Amino acid sequence: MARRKSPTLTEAELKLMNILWKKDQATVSEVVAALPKGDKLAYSTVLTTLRILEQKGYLQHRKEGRAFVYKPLVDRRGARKNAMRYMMSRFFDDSPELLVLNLLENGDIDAVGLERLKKQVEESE
Amino acid sequence: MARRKSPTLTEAELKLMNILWKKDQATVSEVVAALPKGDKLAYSTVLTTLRILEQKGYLQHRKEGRAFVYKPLVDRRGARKNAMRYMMSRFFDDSPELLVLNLLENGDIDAVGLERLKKQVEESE
DNA sequence: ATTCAATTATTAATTATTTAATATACAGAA
DNA sequence: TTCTGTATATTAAATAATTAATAATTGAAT
Repeated sequence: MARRKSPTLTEAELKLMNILWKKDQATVSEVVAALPKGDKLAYSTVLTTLRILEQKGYLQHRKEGRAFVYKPLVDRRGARKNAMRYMMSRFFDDSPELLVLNLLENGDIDAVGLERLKKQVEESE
Repeated sequence: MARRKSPTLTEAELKLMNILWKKDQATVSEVVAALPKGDKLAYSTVLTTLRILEQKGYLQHRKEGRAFVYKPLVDRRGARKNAMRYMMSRFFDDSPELLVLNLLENGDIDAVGLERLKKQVEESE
C-alpha cells in the first residue's frame, strides 16, 4: 500500500478554494488572474489543481461558452467544519471541550473572551 | 518545484508519536510491539518513519546497548499547539475566537459547556 | 476556409509519504 | 572462532501533491 489521500484541503488546494469562495465561481483564467502577484501559478497548474478539487468533491464545473466555470460544492463553513472534525479526531479525542481547554491553557483565549463569545451566542438565539 | 513537507504530523507519523508519548521512549521493536493488532507495520516501515520524524525534529535517538531508543522532543501538548496554530492560520484568520465561535455555531459545544470551561480555568489559577 | 488566440487535455518531472524487502553489521552462544 | 539471531542500513515500489510544458481543440475573426 502507499499513502492515502489527504483528508483535508492541502496548501495549494486551499489557496484556490479561497479564491473560489471569494468570487463564488470563476473560470480558470479568472482564478489565475486572482492569484496574488507574488505567488503566481501557470494556467495548467491551476487547471490541474481544480481538477483534483473537483475529483475530491469540493468543486463542480460546467461549460459556459467555451470556458469551464468552476463553482464550490463545499463552502468555507463546511470546509472549516471538516477541518475541525479532523483536528479533533486526531489530537483531541473527538472532544471540542478538550480543544477549547487547550486554547485557554495556551493563552490563545482567556475567560473574558470566552464570556464575550457566550454572550454573542446567546444573543443570536 | 514540487510539494512541500507537511507542516503538521501526517497520519502514519501521528500513529507512532502516540505510542512514543504513551511510553515516553521506546526502541523500534517496542514501537512495533505496541502497534494495535489490526494495524501492524513491518520493522523497517517503523524505522523509516521514525527516521523521518527525527529529521523533522519531533524525535531524537540514542544508542542503548545495541538498539536505538527514540524519545520525543515535542510532547503531545506541543504537537496540539502546532496543529492548532496551523488550523487557525489556514481556516480562521489566526483568530482563536472565530474558531470557538464556529464550534458554537456548529453545535459542537454550547453555552453551558463554555461556562463549565470558564469555571475550570478560573479554578486552576 | 484559414489563421489566431484562448481553452482544455495530455504528459511529465520532482518531492513527500507509506510501506516493506533485503542486505549488512554485530553481539552473544556454541 | 564460527554461527545465529537481532538491529540497523540500504534500496525500492507505489501513490499523492505540486508545478508546468506542450499538444490538441475550438470558436471567432479575416
